[in-house]
Amino acid sequence: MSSRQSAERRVALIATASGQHVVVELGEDGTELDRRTLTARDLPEWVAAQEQENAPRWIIRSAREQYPGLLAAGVRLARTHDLLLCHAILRDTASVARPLAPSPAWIRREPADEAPALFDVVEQHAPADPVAEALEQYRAQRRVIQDSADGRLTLLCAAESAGGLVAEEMRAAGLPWDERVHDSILTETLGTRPISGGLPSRMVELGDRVREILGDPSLHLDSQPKLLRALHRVGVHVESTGKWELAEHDHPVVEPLLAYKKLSRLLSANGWAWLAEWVHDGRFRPVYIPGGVVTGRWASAGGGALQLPRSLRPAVRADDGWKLIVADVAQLEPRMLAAMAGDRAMATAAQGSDLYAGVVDSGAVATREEAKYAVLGAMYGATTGDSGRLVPRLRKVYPQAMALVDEAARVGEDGGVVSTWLGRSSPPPSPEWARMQSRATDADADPADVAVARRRARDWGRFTRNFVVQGTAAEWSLIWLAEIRHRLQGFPPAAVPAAASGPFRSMPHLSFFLHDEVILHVPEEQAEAAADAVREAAAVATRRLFGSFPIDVPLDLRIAETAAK
DNA sequence: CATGATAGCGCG
DNA sequence: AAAGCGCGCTATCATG
Repeated sequence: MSSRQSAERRVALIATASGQHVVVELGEDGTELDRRTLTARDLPEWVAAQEQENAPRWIIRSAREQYPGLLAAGVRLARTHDLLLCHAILRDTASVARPLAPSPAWIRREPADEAPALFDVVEQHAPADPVAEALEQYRAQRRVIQDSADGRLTLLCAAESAGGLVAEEMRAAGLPWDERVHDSILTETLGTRPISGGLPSRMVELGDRVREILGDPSLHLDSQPKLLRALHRVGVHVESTGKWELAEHDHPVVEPLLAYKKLSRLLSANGWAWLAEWVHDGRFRPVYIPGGVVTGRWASAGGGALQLPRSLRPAVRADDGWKLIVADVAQLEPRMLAAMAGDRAMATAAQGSDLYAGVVDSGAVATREEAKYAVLGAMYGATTGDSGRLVPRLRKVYPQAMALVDEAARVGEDGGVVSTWLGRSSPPPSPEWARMQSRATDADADPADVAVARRRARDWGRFTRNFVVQGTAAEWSLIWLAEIRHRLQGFPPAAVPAAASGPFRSMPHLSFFLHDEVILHVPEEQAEAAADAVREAAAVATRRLFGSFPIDVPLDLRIAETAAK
């Protein structure tokens, strides 16, 4: 995993104070070599010139705050060290003896609602000397990174910082979205759009049918308590109105009610109101929040970017003269587990595009469905049901992989901290959790309290069990993204009709990211080359994490007009 | 009228 | 076919 540490790259810090930008050039050892002050107007041009000349690694407070302005001015950064993102990693990491001292000034403000203004000064925290404070924080982070002898934190911080850049670039570029296709999907599914207020026609019909069967013409179907009572009145004795429980009942109301709920969900989550609010100039522009999930996965804010229903994917459509490259990894997490554990038997099962088929071939289980439930159960900590029943069979065939997740669960149950492959660590359990556990060990503890404490301990163990796998998968994806971006930056501008909008009107670019899937928007003539870049990037991500360990991470990749399967 | 908790469902 | 991980968002409803 160590391999590529870039040779003798310059490092320069950009700090912002009262509308002015101070750029400090640093030596290899972090000492100051040079300093200059630039106005907001001059900064982009100067930065662009530096990128041309020697492309330093820019130390910035945060891509989220500083990059949109540069992008708007047409300037891209090749490499950064993002102090806010790395602070979160280095503060919590258990992979060095002395992690970074936490500092309130370097904790990202969570609410993502307001887009950062162009070169806005962060008012919330106004240090006396922002330059000195940033330098001090950078040096502190550097010391922690260097304490990790094997280079894992170096790689993680570089990848996380690159993710910060990708997130802003994807927001600026947007996901190409065909409003007419979206509208026609809505009309076909929901029925004709209401002229003013009210529900679309199919929902009205379904709602009327449900109310008729339930014998209550004025029933408000969106009220869970009222719907529950109405169901009970006609003999459907469910405890909830969830679709799984409803589906178990054989009653004429079930079919139209489930259909109504499905449509209702589409209308409220991604209906015409969503379209009007979130899609402009043919682009959907969500806010991505790198590292927004404890495991290192990205979160998003606004528009529900990570929950776009599959039914709307046909609306994701390349501009004229452009193509989409849609690529994802099948079963990324169990592949990561096999490699982390060095489990050769599981790696053998992971050869090729279907890991579950490989598990069946190993003889552990009989069918692909069983393999799927067993593997998911192993990573999530299932103990009951069909999934829980199958897990012990995996323990026989893949003892190393299972030992890794079982140990992560044990550590969590004991209140300990676990880490991903590159050293992102799980949060410690809450003080309440710890108090509950210690009370449960008292000699005169109430048996009921002991039982609750045991359950909470197992809950936390399932979290830490999954943390190591989900978090390492997030690291693979982050390196994949960074490597894709790196390769695309080397592409020449293409002679195509300019893309409809965004700062990358003649350049192939990343357009969407969802845990283990990417969508690129690329000039048609560059589609094959960009697809190769995506494949190479995946191979590099695997090698950088696991060296020569033989683990397949195959991509399902296609070049297409739309993102629909 | 605003805020917070809960149910439910979409995604991986 | 199942119920075990991580999220964001909407609507409803109780509470301040």
